[in-house]
Amino acid sequence: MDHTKQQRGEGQGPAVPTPSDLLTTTEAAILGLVGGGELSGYDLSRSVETGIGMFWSPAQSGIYAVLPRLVEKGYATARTVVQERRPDKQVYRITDAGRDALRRWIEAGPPEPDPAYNPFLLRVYFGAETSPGVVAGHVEARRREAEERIALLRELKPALGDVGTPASEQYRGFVLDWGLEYYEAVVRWADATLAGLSELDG
Amino acid sequence: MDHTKQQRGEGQGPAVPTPSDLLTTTEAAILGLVGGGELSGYDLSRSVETGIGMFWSPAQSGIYAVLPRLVEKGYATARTVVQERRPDKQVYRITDAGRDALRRWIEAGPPEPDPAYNPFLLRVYFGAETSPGVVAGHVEARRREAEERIALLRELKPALGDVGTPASEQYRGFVLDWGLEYYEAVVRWADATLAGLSELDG
DNA sequence: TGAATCATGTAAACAGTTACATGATTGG
DNA sequence: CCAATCATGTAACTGTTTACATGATTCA
Repeated sequence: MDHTKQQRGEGQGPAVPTPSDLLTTTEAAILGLVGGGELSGYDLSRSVETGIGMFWSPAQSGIYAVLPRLVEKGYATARTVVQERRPDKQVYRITDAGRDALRRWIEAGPPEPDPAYNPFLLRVYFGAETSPGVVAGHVEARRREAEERIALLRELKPALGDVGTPASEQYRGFVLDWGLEYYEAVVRWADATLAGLSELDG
Repeated sequence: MDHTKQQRGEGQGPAVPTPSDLLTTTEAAILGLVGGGELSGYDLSRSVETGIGMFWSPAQSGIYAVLPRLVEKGYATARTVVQERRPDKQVYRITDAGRDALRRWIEAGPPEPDPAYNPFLLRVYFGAETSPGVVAGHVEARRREAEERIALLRELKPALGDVGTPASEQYRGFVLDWGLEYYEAVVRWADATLAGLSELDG
């Protein structure tokens, strides 16, 4: 198959030869968010949590490392906002060159399939090394998690995708729909797998 | 979700604090494969391609780096096999301590949700920066890929999961079923998204 | 002849992570 | 009083990747 690597919590990430002038995934994510309006590093770490966090969540320190790099490359500009009751902050705005770079990154497309980095599945794959109950525990946890996500996504959905909404909202709707499709698949699979595991157990 | 990295041009992977005595994902993957019988580094890189490659595929150099480390930790033993028509090779066998470490890794479970590292979705999310046609192209590529995977998985399926097969085969069946569920979800989502995109286009 | 397979490894780079540091202000 | 929020950044590390090197043998 193919892949790529990455991970989280477990995973690690691959080192891929970024075509040099192409953005890093983190750079693209941040640039994309900054493209929606002036944001500070702090704002960004919060949007990540509540927005694209589902499929990309750079570390806070990573965000602060990337921002000056974007300025240096001419993809964003920084402006200091003086505050009285809060620490001063830098807010960033995307430039035309930045928008261009972002567009190029989007168009470059995923070279290959799916990263599919998935330590969880690896654990299931080698499940015979432990007891069915242990694997069932993991699967149940996954199922619970999926249900939570589904509930969350259903809450977010009405806010998006209505007719007449801006295109950017439509795209967010597509991603949200993917989340629903994905987590519903998780639930179905978990149920079937739990049934299979209980047979192994008895 | 979560993520991981790779690319090929794109993903990268995270760096997670391995609880020190716990195995790395790559170590676990290799140890698990070696647990199925004596294997050389070369054998491993081939099993990765055809087996667990769907959700974990270490680089060849990574495999050769990990193997001596496993021996050093006492999780595997190495034996030189002298060959006439082929270069001599080292074959590795899992030890009891290795089996133990593998079991602990499996039981430790995924600390957090899903890696969900997914640059592809990030591209869709920021799709408004380019034209609907470009995004549609990416989605179509994803759909095609999913169809190919489904065909492949359906071919592999009959070989596994029959009644009376060893437990390890059952677990492989669970993983295979996940693949089917997942790629079928991709196809459904792609169809819906392509429909949505064509509306944006017109 | 030359490409593919078998077989192993080194070196350098990379994207991203954790842990830590600092400090004012708000709210319970 | 103390925890949480706002706000930014440095340092050290990690797991993994690409690129490269080497060489015999099989197969078209």
